[in-house]
Amino acid sequence: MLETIIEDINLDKTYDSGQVFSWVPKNGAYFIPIKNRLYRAEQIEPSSAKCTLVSKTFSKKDEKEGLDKIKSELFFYFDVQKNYPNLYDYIEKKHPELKNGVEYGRGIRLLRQDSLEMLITFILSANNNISRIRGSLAKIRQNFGTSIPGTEKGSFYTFPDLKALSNISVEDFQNFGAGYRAPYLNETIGVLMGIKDYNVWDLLSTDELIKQLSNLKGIGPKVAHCIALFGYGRWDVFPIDTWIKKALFKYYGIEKPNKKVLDYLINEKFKENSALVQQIMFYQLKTDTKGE
DNA sequence: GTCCAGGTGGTCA
DNA sequence: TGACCACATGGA
Repeated sequence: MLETIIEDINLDKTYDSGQVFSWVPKNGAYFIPIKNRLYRAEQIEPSSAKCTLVSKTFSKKDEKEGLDKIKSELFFYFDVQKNYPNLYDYIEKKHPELKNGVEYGRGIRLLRQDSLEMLITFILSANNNISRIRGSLAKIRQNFGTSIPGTEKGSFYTFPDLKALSNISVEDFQNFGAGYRAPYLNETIGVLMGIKDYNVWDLLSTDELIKQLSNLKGIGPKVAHCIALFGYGRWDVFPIDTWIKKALFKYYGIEKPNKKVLDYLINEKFKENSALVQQIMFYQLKTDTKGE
């Protein structure tokens, strides 16, 4: 039995922040599948949450060591090593034009999720809506993942590994509601199967990683940056979507955020906090244009 | 019925 | 490069 506290987090805001589609809200808490384990997270204070392991643990013998390992996996997922309050403070001070965005954003952590799951997730996300993305991903788990040990049968599944994903046909993906992205997913998975060093992409520089990701079908610049961020923990990225495009114009007078501008934003303006600033900028525009 | 969804691929200049 | 348009679907 593992129970631990995650500080500086607002679960509702994190759930709604467009980075995670696997959490299942139930009875005022969230059920969170991470690899082959299931956790239950509940907000117990305005900025802290209690996380409990609900799936099967280990044999008693190595339970002590096992629990430490599980705990570190959980901390990794929630990115607890970073001091988010300090980061939000710093960004607010450095970029006062984003004050409202920072205010809203406090409590959101940028999760470190499985890279392959993020790759599939963000291909699906293009020009799509959240509820359908969630539905498609849930069906992928149910049909091609494995039941998480120690949970009620048929309730929670792992995200399939690459080999399992390679068994999903274009037609399957269509049945899961992937729409016109179905062939992209199928083709990309096939290509990944043939890339020998795919499992060490986390050793690549961010530029090189994004280049590799961009070669895959269904992955353009925005999606590549999202995968690099949420799947590989890179913060020297800046996903530019329709909202961020509007925000860049509104707050910085940038009309056409081409590659050159993107490099400037990451390397000179927002630097190592680019990813978090992007998230904040999204909320800045949302709160700013509310009711327009 | 119409419009939109935190874009991308294909085509053409 | 950059500008266009088509693209499956579920939900509002």
